[in-house]
Amino acid sequence: MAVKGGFGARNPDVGKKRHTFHCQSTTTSRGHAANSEAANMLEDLAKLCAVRGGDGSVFKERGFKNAAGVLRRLGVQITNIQQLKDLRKHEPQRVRGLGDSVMKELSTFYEEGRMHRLDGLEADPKLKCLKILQEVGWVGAVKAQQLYDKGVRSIEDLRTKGLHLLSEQAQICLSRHEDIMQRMPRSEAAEIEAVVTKVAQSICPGVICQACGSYRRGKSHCGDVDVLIRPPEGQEDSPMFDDLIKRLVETGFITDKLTLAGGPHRPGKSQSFMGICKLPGTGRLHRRVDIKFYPTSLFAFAVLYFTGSSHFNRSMRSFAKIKGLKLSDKGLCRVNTVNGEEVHRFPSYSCLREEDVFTALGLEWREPKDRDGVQVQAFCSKGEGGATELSGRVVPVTLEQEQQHQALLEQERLEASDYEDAELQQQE
DNA sequence: GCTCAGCAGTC
DNA sequence: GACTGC
DNA sequence: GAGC
Ligand SMILES: O=c1ccn([C@H]2C[C@H](O)[C@@H](COP(=O)(O)OP(=O)(O)OP(=O)(O)O)O2)c(=O)[nH]1
Ligand SMILES: [Mg+2]
Repeated sequence: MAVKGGFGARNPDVGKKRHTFHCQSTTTSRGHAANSEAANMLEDLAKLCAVRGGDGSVFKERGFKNAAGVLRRLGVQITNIQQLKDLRKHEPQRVRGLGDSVMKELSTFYEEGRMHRLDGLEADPKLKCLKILQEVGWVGAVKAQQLYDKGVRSIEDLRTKGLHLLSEQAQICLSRHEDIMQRMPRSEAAEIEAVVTKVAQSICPGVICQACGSYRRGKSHCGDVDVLIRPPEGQEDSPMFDDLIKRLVETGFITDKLTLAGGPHRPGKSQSFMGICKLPGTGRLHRRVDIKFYPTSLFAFAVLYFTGSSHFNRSMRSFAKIKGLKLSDKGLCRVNTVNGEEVHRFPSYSCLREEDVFTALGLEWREPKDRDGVQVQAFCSKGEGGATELSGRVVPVTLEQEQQHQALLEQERLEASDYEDAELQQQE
């Protein structure tokens, strides 16, 4: 646990102790919880960078988050900074992402148990306010600062004197704040998916509904429910979405609308609803729900996107980009660019299944559960060792490593062809 | 010094 | 075009 | 913030 206790509720799945493998006790040096204290502090640092906002804050946030993940995945308990310096020298791939700035924080952490940068930020009362305000949906770094400038310091202030300063969406999120800030157990996400499915089926029999996001990645708790819908097998499109939302509102399941995207049904186009729902009966909390509809030919790209994680998506899209492709929730297209700017987009590759998108990109299939930033337990089934070493060969664990790996292969391929394979090239 | 995903709604 | 969200 |  972080030295400072009071900084935010953490995702219960992160840094959670898994007892799947007996070989690892919680206190041994090679346990899954290795370096979790330092990692937690780096994550706090990441969060505070995001809260403070300003230029490049999102990249600083990811920089610290990534560093936390690197440390977690290391598989070895670090007890002093020299160990990391040695790794940087001899096995730099293993600590890729720990740059000068993070190393500086880590050295004071291993020497005195504190990160100076973090201490500074946590001591700032203004940042504490900004953080609380930003926990309300549609209140980001800029809006929070504006509110602060007008004397708003708390959720209560927001309710009593700040309502008129908020967008319609932010007002709704504020009105449900206490409910929707809580993550729900996955069983409840399943119940919500079931309600949407039931109503969807009644409108369009055979329609396929699937909860994606953190639910599909197997998380024990979910921040919201991300329901994806496609037409029945053998059918390309359906106009059911407008009716579905209408019915879910009528039945009282959907209590609030935040945004509707895509407008009324147009053949071949996706539609999406973002809002708040509540299961019937007493003792239920309001929950955030996202419902999306995609025609069948886009569905593979849509599930891939909607399953995430967001980090995984960014990573995969970067990978596509390097290959001259553009990946989105609606397709995978070859693009022509002139110094970074897109000048032509070809029609999308056709992918019927999620697997086909991986194949089209030359990537190995990854189970949804293995699409998180942190993958503590991957490839651990033999009961020993870390996640990266298997039968003497380095197995890529993160997409970044996979990227690096493939870049290397690509480079080798090109170099080889330079010298020998001019003929072979022509055949293709 | 440049890049970091790609898209959509609201204001 | 900036902000916010997925 | 990190990598190139
Ligand atoms: O910046 C983002 C945010 C989300 N997504 C995709 C991946 C993500 O998994 C899905 C659903 O978003 P959500 O915010 O619900 O994330 P989650 O992965 O489901 O986590 P949570 O449990 O917090 O809802 O949309 C992105 O591609 N980019
Ligand atoms: Mg979600």
